[in-house]
Amino acid sequence: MSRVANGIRSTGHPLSGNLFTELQSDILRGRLKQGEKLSEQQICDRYGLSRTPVREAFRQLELEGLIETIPNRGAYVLGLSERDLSDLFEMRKAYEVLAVKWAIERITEEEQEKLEEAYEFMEFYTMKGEADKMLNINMQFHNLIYKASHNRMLEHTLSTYQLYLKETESNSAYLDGHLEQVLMEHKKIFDAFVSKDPEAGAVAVAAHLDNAKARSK
Amino acid sequence: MSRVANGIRSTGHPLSGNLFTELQSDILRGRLKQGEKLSEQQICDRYGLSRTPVREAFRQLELEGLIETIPNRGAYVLGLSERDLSDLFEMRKAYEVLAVKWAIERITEEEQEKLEEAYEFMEFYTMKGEADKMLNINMQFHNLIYKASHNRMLEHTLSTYQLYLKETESNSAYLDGHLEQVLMEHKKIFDAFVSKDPEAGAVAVAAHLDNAKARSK
DNA sequence: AATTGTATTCTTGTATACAATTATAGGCGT
DNA sequence: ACGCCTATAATTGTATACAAGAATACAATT
Repeated sequence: MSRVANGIRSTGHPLSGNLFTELQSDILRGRLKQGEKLSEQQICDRYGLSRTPVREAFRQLELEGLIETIPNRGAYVLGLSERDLSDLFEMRKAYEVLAVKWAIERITEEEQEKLEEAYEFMEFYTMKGEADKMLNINMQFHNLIYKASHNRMLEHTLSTYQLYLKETESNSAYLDGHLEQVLMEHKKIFDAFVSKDPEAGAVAVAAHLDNAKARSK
Repeated sequence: MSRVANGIRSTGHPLSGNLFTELQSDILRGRLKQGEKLSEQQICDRYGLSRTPVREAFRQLELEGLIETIPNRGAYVLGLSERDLSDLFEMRKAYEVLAVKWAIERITEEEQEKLEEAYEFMEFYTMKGEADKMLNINMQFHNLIYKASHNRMLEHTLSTYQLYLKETESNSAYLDGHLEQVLMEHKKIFDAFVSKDPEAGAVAVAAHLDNAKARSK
């Protein structure tokens, strides 16, 4: 089955299944600006597709709140303001707390093994001081928790938020010089999985995200 | 502008803009069952539409997590389990708390007037003992808070959750005999708007939703 | 000069046609 | 009878064609 994380389908045409993702990224990165009109034909020409897949992508972007479509008039980019992003961080925190609680209650053995493996990679990269690899494994660690929560909507929403924050933030090296600190925060989270203590996990995740926000400033 | 609450567009054809809503409702109400295959042609025949609008609706349902589509194979109903709904309630609570906090900080005068008006209707219907009208105004009251949070995504998500829980729950008369209690809970929420105390609002909303969950059992 | 009415053009909404992939059924051999 | 292969049918993915509504330009009138 060729299904990828975010429910993105990869089909024959090189861009068809990814058009939604492509436009999403363009909006989040600011390549498409607030208020800009998105003509279907224009997108067709740019990506070499017909209107059918373009319209499907538009409907999805509309549902995600990234564009607004007015009947018989067209689609307009909405984008995210600074406050939207700040809000998104809080929304993410609220859901991460739920996710870790449920994950600790519901995680399977295989999933916990993968989480342990991810944590061990974090230890390794911290030792080696590789901040960029740390960023990647950090994302994986959190995604494993989302999956272990065994709630499709929560998993999907948190993955989307992660993408939004990743695409917009300039967190290229925001954890340089904080690697040990970050590792310690994840250790507390992982420990909560070992001791099967949802409340401890919730506290650890909330603290981790608060610190992450402070670091990104 | 003919745009409705949930971003639903109403166009020429009687069902086109509502097909997504229609299928959403069918899945939530259990008319379309878990695992059932959704053939595009079958939906076209049933609703008298061509495949283009049907596919657009499918893409949206997929994004909402109500169906799963496998490339070149088709769409399958996912539906919501008992645990999913219980989880949804918790997710809603987490977001309602954020919404009320932000709403208290950001509400405009006009919005607060509308909220007050809604609350006064609640007092009126409580006095008259009209439980069904109370259910409606209750929804409106919460929707006004969502809107006053001035965060599109939060507003949209909470509206969707409200729909999900409303469509699935059999809360026809779950607040019969609890009208005074429900009114009191909303008074505490509204008071927090008057005194502009976000934390008090958060506490009041959390308590209200916990009680609502207890009542629905 | 400003405004209103109209015709034209452009864009979206929907339907249909074609291509590609997958499922199915029947025949063949073992 | 069972499994495998091939041919056919069915379904999805994409492109194009047609219909309906909105925006624009322009002329006529005040």
